[in-house]
Amino acid sequence: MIRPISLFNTLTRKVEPVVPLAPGLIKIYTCGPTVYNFAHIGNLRTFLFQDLMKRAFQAAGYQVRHCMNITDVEDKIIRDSQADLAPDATNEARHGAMQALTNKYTAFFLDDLDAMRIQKPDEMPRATDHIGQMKALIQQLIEKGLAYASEGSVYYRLAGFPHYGCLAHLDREGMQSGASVDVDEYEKDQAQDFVLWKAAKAGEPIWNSPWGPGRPGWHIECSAMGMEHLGDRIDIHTGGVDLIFPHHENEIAQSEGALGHQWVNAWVHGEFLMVEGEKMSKSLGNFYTLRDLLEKGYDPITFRYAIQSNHYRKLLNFSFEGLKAAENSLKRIRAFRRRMEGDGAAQAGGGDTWQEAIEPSKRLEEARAAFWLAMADDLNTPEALAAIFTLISDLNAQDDRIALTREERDAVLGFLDETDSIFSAWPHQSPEDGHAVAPGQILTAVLGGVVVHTGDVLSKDRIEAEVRARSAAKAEKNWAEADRIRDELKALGIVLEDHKDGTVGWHKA
RNA sequence: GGCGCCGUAGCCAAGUGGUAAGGCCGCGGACUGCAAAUCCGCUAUCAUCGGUUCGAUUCCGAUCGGCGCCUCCA
Repeated sequence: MIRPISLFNTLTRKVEPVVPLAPGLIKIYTCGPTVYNFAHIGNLRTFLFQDLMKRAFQAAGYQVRHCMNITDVEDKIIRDSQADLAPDATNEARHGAMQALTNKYTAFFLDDLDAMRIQKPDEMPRATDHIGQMKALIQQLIEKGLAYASEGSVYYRLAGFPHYGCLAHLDREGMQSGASVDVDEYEKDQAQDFVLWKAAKAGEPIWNSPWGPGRPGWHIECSAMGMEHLGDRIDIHTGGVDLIFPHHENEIAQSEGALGHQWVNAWVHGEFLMVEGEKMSKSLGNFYTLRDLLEKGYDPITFRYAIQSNHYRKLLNFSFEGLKAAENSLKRIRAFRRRMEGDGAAQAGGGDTWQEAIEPSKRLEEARAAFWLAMADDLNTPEALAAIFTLISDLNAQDDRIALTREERDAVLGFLDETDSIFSAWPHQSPEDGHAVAPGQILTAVLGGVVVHTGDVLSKDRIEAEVRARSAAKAEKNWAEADRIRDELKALGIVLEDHKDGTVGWHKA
């Protein structure tokens, strides 16, 4: 079964059904990171949105082919990687220095993706591995009269592409008045013509080309890699809203100029993250990285949830209160999951006010329908999550009165798995893989060897021995000792729950 | 100058032309040795002012306030 999904297409400015070019297969291209520094949480928001979208298609029954490029040659990369080199350094040395920098930050970026459980794209092409394709594409554009060489650089001839502006909905007049176009670049035919190939400058790594030594312009990279890996027509191209103009506009000009037909069906853009009401940017220096959040004791999955519980097209003001709220919301979902994994006898609450009985299986199907209705409507995650929370409230109440059957519990768990395949924040956790480790250990693992906190490793046996000791103390009404043990475990990240039937449950905080 | 977005309870946040989902926090109660979890109950008139309408938070206009793009940027 394949569920239809609609998305807001920047091209048409409407929410419209995504009709795959090939039945059941969605091809997605994503503008990836420029690897010259750690990604900040604003960057991460965009990658989380893309992961959510991709997982939603997968959960809806589609196959997804996802390509995300790594931009590893670009102005800032060159600036940061070449600073320590002698003026007469060889081209090999310059390339080597650039690669050392980009390899380092690519590795950190991949760590971030792992920590947030962002699925690795099927392909992650590097720009420097596609210089040949870029040159070929530029050559094609020159042959079609859409580009021209000038003083060792090559520029796109905007006058030759009347559709320019269709994505950003900018017209020529609008762009001209008030826009700060660099009019000093006299070697261009038109001030707005953008560069495809940049002539070599002193102190920069270079490649040879038919137009002289130089390096590719930023925009051509994505066109070349996207066409190379996903072909002449792709379903969805994503990025942050800031890329709409000029980057994506230029991609359209390049790719469609060369192809002679539409390249991308739907352009889907994620909104920005703000911090304290201000736009976050590297130049303003007000940015947090995932590591900053870890140091403050937050799990990357909490961040994931905080981002994904907001709609991707709404400006989101990041705050630590918000993260805290996300953490607490997740606790509720995870507690419900544990409850459904149990048999129902242990955790019934004390409420005895009888309400109208509900049919769990019927409620479950209502929740599933509501969840998918919301997701299919431009990934309305707040509403989709509301469907889950409503189900949780209803079934908790029901389970307090008449325990759900094993079959009903399993059906609910199936729904939790289904939704978790998208949100990836409330998976089944067995004591062996998640619980028996103090928080510090988890952080250490997440950081890929960079120690932020240290913590004791608690084995499952050790925890259960402590729990038995506490139960013994309780039996003797030695409350002080019982509480001491409970507090001690809590300090190590293990939370105990006394059940009604006398058993004791425990889980990671 | 051009294009566009947003303003819903203490905080976050859906939504609809017919009197407001959900989450967090808080309060009262139940359950509990105490907690934790859970349950029951409580907490908004949707920026302001006009207009259209039998009826608007939802449509239109204006105003105020916040923001984005037009330049490298997720």
